[in-house]
Amino acid sequence: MRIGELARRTGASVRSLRYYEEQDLLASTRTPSGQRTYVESDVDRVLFLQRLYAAGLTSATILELLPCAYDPSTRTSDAAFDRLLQERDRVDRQIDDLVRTREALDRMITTNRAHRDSLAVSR
Amino acid sequence: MRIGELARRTGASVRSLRYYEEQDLLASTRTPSGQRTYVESDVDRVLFLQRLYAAGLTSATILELLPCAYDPSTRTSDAAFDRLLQERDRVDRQIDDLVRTREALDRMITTNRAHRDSLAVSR
DNA sequence: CTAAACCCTGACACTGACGTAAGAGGCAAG
DNA sequence: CTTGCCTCTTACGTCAGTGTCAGGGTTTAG
Repeated sequence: MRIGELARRTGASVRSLRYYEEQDLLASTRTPSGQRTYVESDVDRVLFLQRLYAAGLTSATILELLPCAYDPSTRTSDAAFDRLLQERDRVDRQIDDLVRTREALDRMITTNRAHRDSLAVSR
Repeated sequence: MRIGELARRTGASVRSLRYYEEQDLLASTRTPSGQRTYVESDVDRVLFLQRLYAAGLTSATILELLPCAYDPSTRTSDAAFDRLLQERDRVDRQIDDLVRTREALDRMITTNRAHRDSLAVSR
């Protein structure tokens, strides 16, 4: 599959896919004329990359822990594994933080709705 | 209280506090010589701003829904309230997404730990 | 053969919340 | 008074992922 199809199937832009390759996060084979070619499993790989990007990981961090995702059978380096644990904890804290933020927003919504309702009645 | 103390008490940088003011998110009174002065409640306000920034809101968005936070007694505009609902939903989706990411990371951790343990035994 | 749609590299633009540095003034303590 | 620390404004720098444009080949359908 060529880059355009991979883009359509993952929702990533063509630009992003080339960027991922530049960051060594996504490999492609080239046709004789130089066009990138991808295999089926690259769809999942890109979706995985997007998931990590969305969670706030940087290219460098993703690169570091990729061996844990795609080569767990050989013993991955301690550094990679440490990074993995570390990022899991970061995501964990981020979730806690967001939950508290959601609670704060919910309280605001409740308060405002109360005021809006009471004013609606009085008009 | 002057800007340095507010910074220390909130964990925000002095630069950030000036930036918040520039974005109309934080007000200050000035001494005759032009130095910013803050009141106690500004500590909470800054903490609240930081919370929203951490949740991925932009300055413009925060500005839009601030009336809901600090002036719920008067009927806040529909636009502000809509924004509030919208951002709550966004945070909600973000949490769901992060939870799935955490699950993925947890699976990776489990898989890798298994491999690491088995190799540790065989050495 | 040709048009349309696709792909290539290279490079600059952008966004947004800050960092940071320069040059200058303000303020409390010794 | 002065030393040291705080604060002021102005303004340019940064980072990271991505948009976008230019100029040029490639592939495919008709």
